[in-house]
Amino acid sequence: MSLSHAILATLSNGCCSGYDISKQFAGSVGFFWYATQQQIYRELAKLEDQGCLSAEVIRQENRPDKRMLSITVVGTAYLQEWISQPGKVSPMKDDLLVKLFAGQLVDRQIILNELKHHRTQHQATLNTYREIESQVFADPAQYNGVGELRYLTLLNGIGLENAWLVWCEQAICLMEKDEIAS
Amino acid sequence: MSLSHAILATLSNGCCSGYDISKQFAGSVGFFWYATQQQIYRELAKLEDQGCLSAEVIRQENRPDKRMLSITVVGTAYLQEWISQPGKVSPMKDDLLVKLFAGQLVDRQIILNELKHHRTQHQATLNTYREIESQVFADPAQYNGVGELRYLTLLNGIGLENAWLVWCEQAICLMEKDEIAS
DNA sequence: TTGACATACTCACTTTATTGAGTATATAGT
DNA sequence: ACTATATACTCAATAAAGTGAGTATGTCAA
Repeated sequence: MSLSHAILATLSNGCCSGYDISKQFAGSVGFFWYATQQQIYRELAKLEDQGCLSAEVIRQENRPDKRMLSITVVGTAYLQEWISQPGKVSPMKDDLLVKLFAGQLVDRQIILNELKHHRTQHQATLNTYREIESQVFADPAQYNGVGELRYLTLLNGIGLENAWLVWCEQAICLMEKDEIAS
Repeated sequence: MSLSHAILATLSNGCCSGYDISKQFAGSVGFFWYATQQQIYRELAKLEDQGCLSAEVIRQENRPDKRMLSITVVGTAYLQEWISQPGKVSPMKDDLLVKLFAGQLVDRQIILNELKHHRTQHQATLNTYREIESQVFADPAQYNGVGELRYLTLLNGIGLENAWLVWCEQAICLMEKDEIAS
């Protein structure tokens, strides 16, 4: 499974607390690998057992103490191993399409509303991505090395969200046309 | 969860055996909701317990007997209920992007090969979709009602696979350019 | 007659994921 | 004083998914 890899991947950026990781899962890695806080802490415990990461308690005065986590040599090797193995395209699982598949069972208006709702969500995500693009990756000279790969993940997000958006428009258009026709 | 919904959705097309459903999961619904045979049979048992579907044993002479499954009123209501509830955009989980995220840990060539591998896979899937499009949805007059919604799911697949393909090209191009430059 | 497929379904084990709390400390606003 | 929010982490129960193998029947072709 890949939650462990996603966690180690964020840790390979630099050490941080479990809490920080869960924050990052709501921001960067989270865009392509969703996980809850509980899942992350559980996985962190496992990874620590396996020696993939080490922890050091940091005393803080103005807030709760934290455990600073850092990836170990074992952890890095484990990650590298995984990255180097050829992988398959991740299987897709999408509720909305299942709904459409059996959409004839409900009123067309319900499907239409659902499509519009999704359009709004994809538009919002796309906007977020575009904002990150203009703020973080504005200067092409800046993102060499690590940044370039990060930029590619962003471009992927932009491309896919855009495809979703285009499709939503298309679908809404088709559904509305029929609504009037009937 | 949605495996139960995906199963009921395929059954809403007409009754068939568990085996048939698992075949469909490798062909149509499977494009947007992957599941193994074992998962399907387990879920079918659960759905039967809940009264969402009923079974009738069909004796066959030239092959093993089968249990013909059909969706019940309860099952249909359950499906309709689920479809009618507004849902969130399905969270994404993609290995490749996690790999890119920590891609600086391995040789660039490994990433490049992985990207090329994915390009091939997405190209193949896109070809499959295009073929279905030309064979099943060739005539616009034919797919009214149910077929129209089905066509939308296909269009979604085509749009997304295309976006993936475009992105793969872009990514490969960028990685190769840097390869030469360094 | 052996071996590869296709149909049809089952069992058992393990890993992951989800849900919903609960604990504790500190900051900042009303 | 009360409330909300942010940091930081833990526990426990259940649901769902993934894994790998196994059973049984019959077709067809080399």
